[in-house]
Order: sequence, then C-alpha cells, then structure tokens
Amino acid sequence: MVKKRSKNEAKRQQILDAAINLFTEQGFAATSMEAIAKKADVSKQTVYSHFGNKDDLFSASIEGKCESLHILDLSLDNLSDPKVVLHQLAKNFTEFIISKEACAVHKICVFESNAYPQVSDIFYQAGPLRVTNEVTQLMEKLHNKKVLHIENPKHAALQFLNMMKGELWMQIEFNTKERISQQEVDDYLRDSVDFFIRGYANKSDK
Amino acid sequence: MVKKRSKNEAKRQQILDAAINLFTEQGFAATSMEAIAKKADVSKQTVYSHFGNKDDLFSASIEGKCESLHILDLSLDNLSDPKVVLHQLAKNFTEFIISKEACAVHKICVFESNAYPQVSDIFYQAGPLRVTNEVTQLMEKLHNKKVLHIENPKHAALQFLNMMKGELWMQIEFNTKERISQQEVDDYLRDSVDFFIRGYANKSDK
DNA sequence: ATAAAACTAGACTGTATAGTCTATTTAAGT
DNA sequence: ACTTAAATAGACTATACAGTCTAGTTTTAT
Repeated sequence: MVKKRSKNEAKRQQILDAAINLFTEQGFAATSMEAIAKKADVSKQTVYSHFGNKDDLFSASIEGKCESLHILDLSLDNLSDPKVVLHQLAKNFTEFIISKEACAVHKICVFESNAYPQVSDIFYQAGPLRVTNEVTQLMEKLHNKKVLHIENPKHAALQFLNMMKGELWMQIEFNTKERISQQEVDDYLRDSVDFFIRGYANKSDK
Repeated sequence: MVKKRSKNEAKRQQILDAAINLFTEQGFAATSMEAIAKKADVSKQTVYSHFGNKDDLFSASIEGKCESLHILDLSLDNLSDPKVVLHQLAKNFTEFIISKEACAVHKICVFESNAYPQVSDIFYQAGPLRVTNEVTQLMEKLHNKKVLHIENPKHAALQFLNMMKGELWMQIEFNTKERISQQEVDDYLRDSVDFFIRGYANKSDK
C-alpha cells in the first residue's frame, strides 16, 4: 500500500511563472533561486523539490512558455485575394513577434544558445521553424490555386516573414528610445505586401 | 612640474580584447573581473586602474568592438546591372552578419538592451542603422538612374536586407545543430535578388 | 639619479548565491 | 484517526566575485 500525496500542481505553476518572468527579465545568471521562490510565494525548498536545480528549472520554464505561447493565427480566409490574405498574415505576424513575452523568450534563447542549446532548440522548433513551415504551406496553396506564381514556396515564406520584421523589429530588439510610428509600420507592411505580390504575380496577370 | 607617466596603451588594449571575448562568450553577469585580468595577462588592479568598474569596462569593450568591426563593403561597381550589384551586396551582407564576432556582439547587445540601453544603442547605430542608411542611398541611386523603380528607398532597403537573412541567420541565432548547405544559401540569395528585381522593375521593362 | 606614477601579487571585506539540512507544520490518502 | 509526504522557515556550507588595500617592483619623464 503506497501512500502518495501528489505535489501541488498550482505551486509548480507558480514557480514556473515566476521563473520565466525573472529569467527573461534579468537573464539566467542574474536570477537567483531565492528570488524565484520569493516571487512564486513559495519556499526555496519547494522550488528544489519540484525542480532539482537551476538548470532544470530554466529548461522547464522555457519549455512551459513555448507551449503556452499561443501561436500565430493562420486561419486565413479569402485565399483568392492575395492582398487581403497577405496583409492579414503580415499584421498577425508582426503583432505576434513584437509581443513582450515572445520578445523576451526570443532574447534569452538566442543569448543562451551556446550554454543551453537544447533550450534554444525548443524555442526554435516551437517558434520560427513552425511558423516558417506553416507559411510555406500557405505559399503552396497560393501557387496551386494560381493566385500567385511561386516556384519555391519555402523561399517565398522566408522572404515574406523576414521582410515583415522591418525597422520596428530592429528597434525592439535593441530597445531603442525612438520608435517609428504606427502609421509608418502600417505603410511599410502595405508596401511590402504590394511588393511581394508584384514579385510573385502570375505572368498572365498583366 | 608635473611628472606624469602615461598608462600602457598596449595593456589597455589587452584588457579590452580579453573583456570583449569573455563578455560575448559568457555574458556580462557570468564574466568575472578576475577572469578578464587573467586572460589579459594583467593584474586585477591594473584593470581597475584603466577602467573604474565592471560596467564601464563593459561599455568600453563594446564601443571598441564596434569601432573595429570593419563594416560592410559598399563600393559596388556596375550599377547599371542590378542583378550583379544586388547579388554582390547580398553576399557581402550575409558574409558580414554571420561572422563570429559580429554575431557575438549582436547577441550580447540585444540581450543587455534592457540593463544597458546605452551599450545596445552604440551597436545599433554602428551596425544595423548605418548599414540600412547606406543601402537606402544605394536604392536611391538605382532609382535615379532608372535601373529600378523604387518609390520608397528606405522601405526597399529594409525589405532587401531583412529578406537576405533567410534561414541561415535564424539557424545561427539559435545555434542549431543542422545548417543549410552553402548551395542552398546561394540559391536563396539568387532567388531573392531575382524576386527583388521583379518587384521593383521599371514598368517600361516588360 | 630620483621622484612619481604604473604595475604586480595577494590578502582582505562584504555581499550574494547554489544547494543542503533540520525541525516543524500542513494536507491528503487509507 | 493515522500515516506519509509535501511544504515551510530559516540556519548553514561552500563558493564566487566586485571592489579595496597594502607593500613592494618596475618604468619613465625630468
């Protein structure tokens, strides 16, 4: 007869939340286990009982964040009008990548990619790689429906996504004081979608 | 009569070199002043005598690196053939951004952009911003010479540069194990240059 | 030659932190 | 009710590190 009392799942989650917050705000080295315990409103011992050590907690917290990052919405309708669908995609994508939480995880994963390649890889697979694959499929669809003429859908997806980052992404990455206006961002997105469509227009269309 | 003996410039440089190496390899928090002194083959006291504290040494080392980063070569000839000039630019740019040292500084500046916005800004100005401005001027030239039809040269520059990063840049950022082949990189660059030219072709040209 | 400043090695202070240990309290499974 | 494990607070160990201090050595401007 084994008597087991399961660990409090809520506390586990509190710890993970506190950990991902502090790690992404301050970095791995600058975040102490005590600070995490305090922020999670939990004793230090409980932290160690749930996660054996700092490294494991770090991995777990990044993994948890990747799962909870509700990913890019790609349920796009009206595939026949590329301008509409691509503009929608562009807006969804930029909104997604500039979100505080996505940025923060991105930063720490890139930075710790030498010391913690497994951790960095989890994010890469859940984030950039997944989005690229989904957009590649969209590009295939646009080609098959003869809406656009795209010989290499993966290249097109990479071009499209990278392009959309534009200046805003750089400014967010480097945390610059001045930021371009929403108006300018919109203009850039519109311009870029138009440019993309021109570059991949069907030869038949004009 | 003031007798002053100037500090050893060579030692100063040794310290800066050691510092930038360790900081970019391990991060700010994980790098100790003792380790820097040891790597620079200098006493700890000398480090403190040249640079008052860790923060100042960090700033100085990033600044030094930014100055020494020999920047993108933009002396492009044969402006009349956009395919040639843009392909050359694409190759120069990718080669530049994937270099070990450029990547390393990029990473730490992005990561420390919250704690050290001044430091991050130095890199931003010396790197991304400067390159974007120079490429914008190139786009203007291409438009003025009627080689391409580019209404907004800054947008075109941002589109071009971001696009060229492609998959390789992501893989380097996240330090993935698998990397795409040189062949694939070349294909992507060629495709992207062609796509760019199609998107900005003069209406007169077919 | 000598005086001033650069440099060195190493001890030292104070603080922070990863991880452990203990004694006690709390909560669940039987 | 009773047992067992989870949780807690806090003391504790060992280590590391920023920054200072000292005492002695080397270099160089005059």
